[in-house]
Amino acid sequence: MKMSKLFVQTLREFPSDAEVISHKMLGRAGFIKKLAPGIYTFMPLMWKVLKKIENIVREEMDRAGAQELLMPFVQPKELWEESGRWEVYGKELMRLKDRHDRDMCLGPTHEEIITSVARDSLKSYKQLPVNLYQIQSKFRDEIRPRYGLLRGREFIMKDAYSFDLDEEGLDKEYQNMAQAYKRIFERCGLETKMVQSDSGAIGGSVSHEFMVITDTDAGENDVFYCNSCDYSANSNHAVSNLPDAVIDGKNYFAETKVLDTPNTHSIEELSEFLKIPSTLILKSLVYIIDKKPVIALIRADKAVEETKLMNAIGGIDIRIASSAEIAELMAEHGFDAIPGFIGPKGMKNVPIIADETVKDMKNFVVGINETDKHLVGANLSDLDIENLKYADIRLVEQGEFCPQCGKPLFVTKGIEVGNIFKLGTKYSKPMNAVYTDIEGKTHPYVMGCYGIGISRTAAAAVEAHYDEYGIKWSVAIAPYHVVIVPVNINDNEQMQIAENMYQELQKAGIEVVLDDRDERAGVKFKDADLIGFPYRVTVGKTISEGLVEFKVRQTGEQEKLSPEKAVEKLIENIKKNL
RNA sequence: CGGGAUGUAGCGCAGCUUGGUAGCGUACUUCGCUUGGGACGAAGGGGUCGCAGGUUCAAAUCCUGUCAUCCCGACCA
Repeated sequence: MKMSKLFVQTLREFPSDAEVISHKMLGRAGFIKKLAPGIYTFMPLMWKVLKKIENIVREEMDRAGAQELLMPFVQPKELWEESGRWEVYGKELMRLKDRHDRDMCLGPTHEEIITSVARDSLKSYKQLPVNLYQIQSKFRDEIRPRYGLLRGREFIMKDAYSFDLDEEGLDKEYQNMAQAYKRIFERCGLETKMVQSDSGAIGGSVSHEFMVITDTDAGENDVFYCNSCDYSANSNHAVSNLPDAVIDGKNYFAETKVLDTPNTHSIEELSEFLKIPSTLILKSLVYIIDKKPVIALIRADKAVEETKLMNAIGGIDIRIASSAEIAELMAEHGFDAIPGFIGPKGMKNVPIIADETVKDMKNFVVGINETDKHLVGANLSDLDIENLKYADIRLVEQGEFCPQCGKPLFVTKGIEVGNIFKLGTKYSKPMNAVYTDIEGKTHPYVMGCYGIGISRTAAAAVEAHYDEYGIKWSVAIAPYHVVIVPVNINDNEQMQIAENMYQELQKAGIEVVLDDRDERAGVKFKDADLIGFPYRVTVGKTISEGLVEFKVRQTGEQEKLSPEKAVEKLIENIKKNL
């Protein structure tokens, strides 16, 4: 490709609406163009990158025994009603109506469709197991799209679905996919961590996420990991052992009684007022889960992990209650306490979820729904709560200990580029997707699903590999492998040599760009660095000695070689890294 | 949903306080000159100033409404 013909426009400045590195770089280097929030045109350079990632994914999925197909973007409401998700999926589902006023949606994921395809065709145990996948655009109307390609409303995804006879088959396929994913991300030049995670709206039991570890803001997830063993988990799923703490208040409170605690609106104020550690306070938080209030109880020095709390109730939407909603809840129970003095006592019309660690607390301090008062030296049995349930709803924090080996846990940011779920019969059962076994009995398929964000992977690669001058693509996913820069296109010798190398490399199957623009060398170098070609060959002043300059973008290393040697070396290096 | 900010040329911005029909940088076109890290000079093309009302002789500028975009937050009691 001649640079003069390449459809790309690099910018002098970063786009003003970009926050994270990948968004800034991809925008400035002319890879993407925004049409609407979270919706982008993939310009030719970007599209080349995406196709390369797709092909790596294809090769590895095929190698793992999966088969590619393509399902529709537009899906009818009926299938989503069968699975029960038409109501459940909420506003994130992009809905539309056809000319007959029938409800449709743009696919955010394809469990319903694939299950419907499978139940029509997979009738016999002889046909299983099967793993089917596709690569296409997905649509999710995110609350707040941001970070460029990292959280878009329209994005490219690979989704695969496996159908097995039983749990054992699923386990095997799950491992098979985990291995395939490792190879895929390695080939893309990305270091990933496979972490345990919550299975979220898609449902199911076991799931893992593949995280690209990054120190930038783009890492939206907290990942907890142990350096001494292989434990690692997303914050919505992580568990930990707590360090020792005072959780029995017997040395502070001789008896159970109501104390005046004026103006102690926060945990800090309360622990200061009573001169006790916050580990002796039971904190009561009001959440609204699927529009209904829920009270969460947790040791006051710890925080609630909202996804865990939501799952404990089986909800799909959670937020903390507003002060108006708390007032309403109080009034309904005949109290008028303000936040800071709320407690579980007497709250009969609302589910109460206590964190597991609350079981160990004794003689603690708790709000009793009277402003400026707390009950001290209390135990849960004193509070007479009928609607109480225990669950792990605690947010793990740095400084706590590994649940497997007891060593300290660490936290880091990660970008989720892939995930794998064991779905079990979550979809096959309600959608009556069954096979007939050898004895003529029917069983629902045991399913798994496996996703990779193709466009997000590309953005994560930029987050992982860049410098102040631009992107540093790894060879396997770079839009082109090498750029040849003749410093002065009016110099016949330079142009002749550059042109020859260009031809030679193309013959060898190398993807090469010849920067034939009548620009000063500085402009060409800046663009080459910004776009991030893995290799650059400069044909310039050293040509008098019969040499060209060979430079590696990722490492910065450079050397002078004859044009023939340079071509040879490029072919060798590039083939090795594909 | 709540709060804040911003909408002026492809991109980045000024002008608005104090109304007089639009400007800078970059990008684009042409010419000259230059050619190893975003040169220089000259001449050009490109904008119903987000949209709709209103005030006024006159509105990018003032008023009202509306739409859009970006950021933060969504209450840890």
